[in-house]
Amino acid sequence: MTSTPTATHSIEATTALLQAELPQLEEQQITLQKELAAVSERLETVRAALAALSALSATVVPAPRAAEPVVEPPLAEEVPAEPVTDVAAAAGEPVTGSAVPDDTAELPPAVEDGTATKSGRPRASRKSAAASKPSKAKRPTASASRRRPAKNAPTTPAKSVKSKAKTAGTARRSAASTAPAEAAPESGGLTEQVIAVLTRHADTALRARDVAQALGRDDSAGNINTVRSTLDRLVATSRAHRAGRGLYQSPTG
DNA sequence: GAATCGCCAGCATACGTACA
DNA sequence: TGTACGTATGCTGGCGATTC
Repeated sequence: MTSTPTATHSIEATTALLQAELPQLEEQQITLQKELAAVSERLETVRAALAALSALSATVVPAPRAAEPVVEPPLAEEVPAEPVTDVAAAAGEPVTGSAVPDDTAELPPAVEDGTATKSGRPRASRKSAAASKPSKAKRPTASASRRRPAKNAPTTPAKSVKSKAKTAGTARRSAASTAPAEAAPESGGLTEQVIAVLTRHADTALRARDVAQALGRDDSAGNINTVRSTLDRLVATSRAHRAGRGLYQSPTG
């Protein structure tokens, strides 16, 4: 088993190569350790600041609806260990139809603009959004082939549906106002729920999928798209901000 | 190349507002 | 007071771009 000169040379060369690389790796390790330390420090700082802010807001803003029982269904995967009251309040618990939850601490931007309706709902956002779009140029392939088969209502021409929705809408409206608590978590308030999730994870950027899962929705494409649309709207109204591609974060985070 | 994301378009529904 | 209209919201789906 005598090693040939070429083999010896190869070993020596490799050894030299690795030895040359060693200090670089060590230096890189030190650099990364420093980075990690810095990130950890920053993380602690942010967490401390958040804790202080939340404590501050708890003292400044009297706890809303303290007596209101929280019957919000626990979020799948994420049954919060902390008291749910804040989250539930932030989630809007849309409840009593037109009754604006007193979470006026986070009024929609339109309210500040004075464009809100009586109910406090933003008015101009959609109009401005539509105005920002060049035009509703139809996408030839898209709209033609889509035509979803009407979720709840039987397939009806749009016009008749519209007028029908007026009359039926009032009935639904009254029904909703009489029994809003049941329908609220399901049908309404997705936006508020999404905000609540973002707020709860204010220190981390979340993906639409994560938010959907946090809301107890399965991670089907449809659900994720729905959440994403909601997140996009929140970003558009500055109630959330985009932390990166596919990443959303609470503006407070 | 598959998975994921961003953007867009459109429908259904709920609700508020204006008006006859 | 009832209705028409406007708007917000939730949802679905397609397509191109980007990432893994």
